Amino acid sequence: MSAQDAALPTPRSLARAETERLILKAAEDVFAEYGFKGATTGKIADRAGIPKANLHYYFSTKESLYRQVVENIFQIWLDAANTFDDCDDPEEALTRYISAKMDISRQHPMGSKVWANEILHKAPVIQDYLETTLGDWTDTRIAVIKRWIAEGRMAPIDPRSLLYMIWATTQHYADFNHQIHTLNHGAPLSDAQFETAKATVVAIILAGVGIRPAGLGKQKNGSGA
Amino acid sequence: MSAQDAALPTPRSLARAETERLILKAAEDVFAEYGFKGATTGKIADRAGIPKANLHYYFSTKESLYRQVVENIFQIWLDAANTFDDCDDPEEALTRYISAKMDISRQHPMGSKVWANEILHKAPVIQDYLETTLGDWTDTRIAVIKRWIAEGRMAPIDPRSLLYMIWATTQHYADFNHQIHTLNHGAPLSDAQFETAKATVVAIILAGVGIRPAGLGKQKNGSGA
DNA sequence: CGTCTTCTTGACCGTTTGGTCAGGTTTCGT
DNA sequence: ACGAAACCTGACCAAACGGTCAAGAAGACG
Repeated sequence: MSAQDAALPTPRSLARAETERLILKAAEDVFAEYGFKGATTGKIADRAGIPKANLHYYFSTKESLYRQVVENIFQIWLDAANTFDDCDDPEEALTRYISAKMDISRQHPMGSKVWANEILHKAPVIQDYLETTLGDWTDTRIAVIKRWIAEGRMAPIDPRSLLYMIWATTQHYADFNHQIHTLNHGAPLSDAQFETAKATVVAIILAGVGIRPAGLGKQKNGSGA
Repeated sequence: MSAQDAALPTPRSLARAETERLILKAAEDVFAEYGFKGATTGKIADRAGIPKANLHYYFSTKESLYRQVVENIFQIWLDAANTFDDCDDPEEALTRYISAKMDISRQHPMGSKVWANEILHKAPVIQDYLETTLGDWTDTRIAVIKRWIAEGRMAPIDPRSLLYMIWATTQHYADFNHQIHTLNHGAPLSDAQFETAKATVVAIILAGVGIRPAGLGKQKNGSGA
């Protein structure tokens, strides 16, 4: 029970980390659903199952809690961004990157919504990330795409517009999932429907930039459900 | 009920219409920037240049004002949607539709942001529009695309995923324009840059669904950035 | 000019919200 | 066991908000 505790976190700090994780999860959900202003510390505390005053013991202000949530999302996004660099083949790099971003939209829709909200409202909290980290990442990836084009491995499209298209499409499945659910007769996309969407996005992009011929993907064609 | 009474607006009713238009424009901007909760009737009144109490004389509640703004946007969106049906050639129909939606994003970014905010927060105000008008429009357009595919005029991609891709990409230029500006070194896209983006989106989509060969569009020739 | 309607506005009110605080309870090293 | 430190919480507060109201100002009409 206590043999290996010596070098490990104490039960106290473990409990603290667990409570913080609980609050952050609740905060992510509430901020995503109501926006920064619409979210109240009371609602977040309720969803976390603790009194409001206790929430303020762990996060002194609503804004610091929000910042923490946004930074977590950005980290997840950055991890996925690295899948772009895992290989130098445009077909595999784009396929992996699109797939990774689609998976994030499926598994972290709330985080994506918080991010969208932040940008929509002129990024009052994470403007510096946009200018530094995101700007640098974009510039280097554009250089890679330009090289692929120069090497004749892709059609000569505008790289920046391509990146925006990938971001927009993949995040759409998180940010607008309420609209997608509604148009799907009120039900969330099934796994099969989502895989169809993912394959279609990959197929259109790859064919669109001349890497693969059009319409040859794994077209099962069935919308299922 | 003499018909001429309604056809001849008095100076009084003209002034009224003008004031309402002023308030609606201010409301669109403020709702777009701060969201429904973040927007305050005081801010809207300030931007319209009138006292808050006067705003409430024209729009009794914040919610009725918001509803009016959202319905105006939806109407603009519907008008553009009809460009899809102007002809039966997939190349021209898709080109026109994408161009129309891109132009809306450029000319009505605030309206698009209000719409995005509404969907993001589960469409508390316009859920019925989603289920009826938008649902019907989507279904009929999917049928058209399926016919084009059956006739061999398009690659067999999933039509719904294609529509979502078009919506996502075109609206991205409005909803995320702050991010786009930031990545453009703080400046809005120039007309030339925007035309490049529009042409790239059209080229990738058309090549992606097998209508045009990849990379043959008007990329980077006439309109240098 | 008189009166009726429409419009304008500063002052005000009840409610909600982010955040505080004092006092209590649990945990932990010694 | 015991005191200190960490944790928990009901009650509270000042600020901000949506909306109201009464008292007027400005046209419209005869």
